[in-house]
Amino acid sequence: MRYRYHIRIMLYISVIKAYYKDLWYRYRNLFRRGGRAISTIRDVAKLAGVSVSTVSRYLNKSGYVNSETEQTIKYAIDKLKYAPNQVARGLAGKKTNTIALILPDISNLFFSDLARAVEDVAATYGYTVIFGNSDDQAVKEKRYIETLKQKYIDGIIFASNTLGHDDAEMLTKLGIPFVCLDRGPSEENSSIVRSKNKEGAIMAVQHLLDVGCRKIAHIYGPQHLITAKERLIGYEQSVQILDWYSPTLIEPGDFRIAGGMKATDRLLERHPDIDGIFAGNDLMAIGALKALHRKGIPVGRQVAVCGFDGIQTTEITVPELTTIAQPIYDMGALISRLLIKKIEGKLEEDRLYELDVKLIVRDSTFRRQGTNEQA
Amino acid sequence: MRYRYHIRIMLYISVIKAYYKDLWYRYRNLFRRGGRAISTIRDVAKLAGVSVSTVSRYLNKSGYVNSETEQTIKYAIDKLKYAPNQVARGLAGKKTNTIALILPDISNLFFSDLARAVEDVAATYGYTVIFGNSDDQAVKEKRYIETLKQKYIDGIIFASNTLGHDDAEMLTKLGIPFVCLDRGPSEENSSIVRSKNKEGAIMAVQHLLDVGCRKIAHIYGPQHLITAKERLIGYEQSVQILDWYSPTLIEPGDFRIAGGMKATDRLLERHPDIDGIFAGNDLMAIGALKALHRKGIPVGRQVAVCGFDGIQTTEITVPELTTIAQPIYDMGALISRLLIKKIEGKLEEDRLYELDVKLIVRDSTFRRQGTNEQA
DNA sequence: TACAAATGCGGTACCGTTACCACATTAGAA
DNA sequence: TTCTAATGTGGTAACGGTACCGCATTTGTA
Repeated sequence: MRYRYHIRIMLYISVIKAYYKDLWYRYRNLFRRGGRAISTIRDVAKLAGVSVSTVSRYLNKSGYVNSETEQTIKYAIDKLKYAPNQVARGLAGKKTNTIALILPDISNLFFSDLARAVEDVAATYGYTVIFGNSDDQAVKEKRYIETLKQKYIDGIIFASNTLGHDDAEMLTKLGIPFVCLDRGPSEENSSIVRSKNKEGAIMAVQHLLDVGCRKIAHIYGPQHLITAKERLIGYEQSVQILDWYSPTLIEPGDFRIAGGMKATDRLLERHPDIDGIFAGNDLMAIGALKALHRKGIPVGRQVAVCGFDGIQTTEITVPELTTIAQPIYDMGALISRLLIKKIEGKLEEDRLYELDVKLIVRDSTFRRQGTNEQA
Repeated sequence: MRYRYHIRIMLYISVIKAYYKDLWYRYRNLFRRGGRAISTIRDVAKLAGVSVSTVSRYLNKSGYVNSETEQTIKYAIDKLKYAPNQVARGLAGKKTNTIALILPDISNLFFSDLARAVEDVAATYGYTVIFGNSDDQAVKEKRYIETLKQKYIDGIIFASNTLGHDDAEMLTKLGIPFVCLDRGPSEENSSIVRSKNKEGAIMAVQHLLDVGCRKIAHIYGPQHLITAKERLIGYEQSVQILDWYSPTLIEPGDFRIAGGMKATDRLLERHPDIDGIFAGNDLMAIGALKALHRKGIPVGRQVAVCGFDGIQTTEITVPELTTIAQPIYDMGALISRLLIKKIEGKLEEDRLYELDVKLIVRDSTFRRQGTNEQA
């Protein structure tokens, strides 16, 4: 029979293969990266005189490793300056120790503060952070999700408000954990972190009333953002029982400085006698400050202005801006901690976290019988 | 001979293996991710009736593929919604389409603007961006480099100033491309992007002179930052030939608001008659504005203030801040483009890029015979 | 007509890990 | 003493691609 010959060849080949493989592993480092060796788990195993399995078990603390063997391996790792390749780990275990942060725009003060917190926490847990600017466009967000999926990202933080139901469903199906800031596509399968926007708005109005305001206007943000909506609701609830209230005291803005300025101009036209402005966020409040300043209206003295968010910039305006401060850093820290817990399966249940806001009184609301000391 | 039996068994085993392997590939998707299939290149190959090699060649446009086969593959990819796994690609090809951005602090206005530009460009070229905050600490930076190495990052942008010679050398040896903002560890193996700091400083002083200042102080930043150093040099060169010049007009700051305030206080103590302040960056200039404001000194009118950087915040101070604007976005865009070119081997040579700065005149320097129109 | 080059495609080792299984040894319990 | 369980270790398929090599055709050229 012919196959006997064939089979003999097969045997030879396999022997040769094994030999050649060994030889290759022995000398490969000489030919790589310009002679500079990057050691692998095999190198460690070889040096320590054990198998790769044992080294792997040692590295991951999975399974039994004798304490002497452990020492030998430790020595070998030291000697070779070995560090496990994360890409290979990712491929083998579908875990990359990387999380993504999708936000509208990193150059926005609020989100850069947030990003800082997220990265800080992630780094302490051994995760790296990828970020992406969505510009609040669903398409861009989708694109990021697509890319991230292909990269075996461990989880995603959405600080963007465009996450759709379908995307959320897909992520859940794929088993990619995600958490949301402010708003989630559903109360299921995603923890949400936000601050008490309505309560904050009520606090703001109350404060303005306390410092003696008797006609308080509100500039609200884009209503597709839940934060803007809730702040508006808080304002309405607080003022609609008061006798001076009129719906014309409400004016839309775009959450940016320019929008705040324009809105203020329009408000002053309609109601030259307003003595308080509660802006939906700090940037619009800054816009209000600018608009008032241009008109020569003394802020604080004649018209009090209160913002919302507590971004750093509120400290550098003249006068300094009173604001309802969200615990931005804490929110970022909390949300990333939640995500990591979820990734590691330590999160019992997804839920909504509402963080307290804090009134920070500054000069922009120093007025008559103020709660403040002096300018 | 016994081996004949042995060999026969081997053959059986290999046949069984092959069969089982095939079976496994055929039905694996049923058991994965809750029944939801993630398709691989093998699935595509199977559906298209070709080998994985062919699909791979098609995907990477490497090697020959018949146009009919191409259509079949395209159809299969569509049908299966196949997208190549980047992690596997990374492992096989040591290319991950990911770049890292190491900066001192993302919540710093300058760097968040920069990050935005970097991410924009990276995204258009198909790269994702990882970021890390070094807080200007060499240890942290080292830690990031270590992590990134293990993740097969394609290249690194250092906007941090702590990159050491040894790190640079290591990166070069490892073949990891990197580029630097402002300062590189050497003129070799790294392109550097910065703006014309000295020229900008000279422009600032000239402008202050133009608006009638006769005693201009300078608040400089940390001298380990080359930008701060160059601006100081520019200032000194411009003023040392003038009769009113004295070294006591120079005061250190820390590139932050608080430092600018303190420096201004000290300067005014020593020289109550200064009528111009050139701050080493915008944040310190804002500090100066605040300090002057607290003392009741009218900015612009009595003392003109000029900053450096051109961060967005300069538009919201009162008065708005005159500044030497760096093209922050352009710098970020350029540096990431350079890095990507370098990664793709399209960069002919590493060199230093010095970008032009621009004087932006605003109210903080509107003074006597100003070059400006009106307030 | 013959031979080289271009085209098209498949097989499979390899990237650097992990996870599972098999096996050997030792310790503890019945 | 015997059997089970705990401990310790190695072999190797798989993760999902890429790249090299080799083999067949087809095409072009002398």
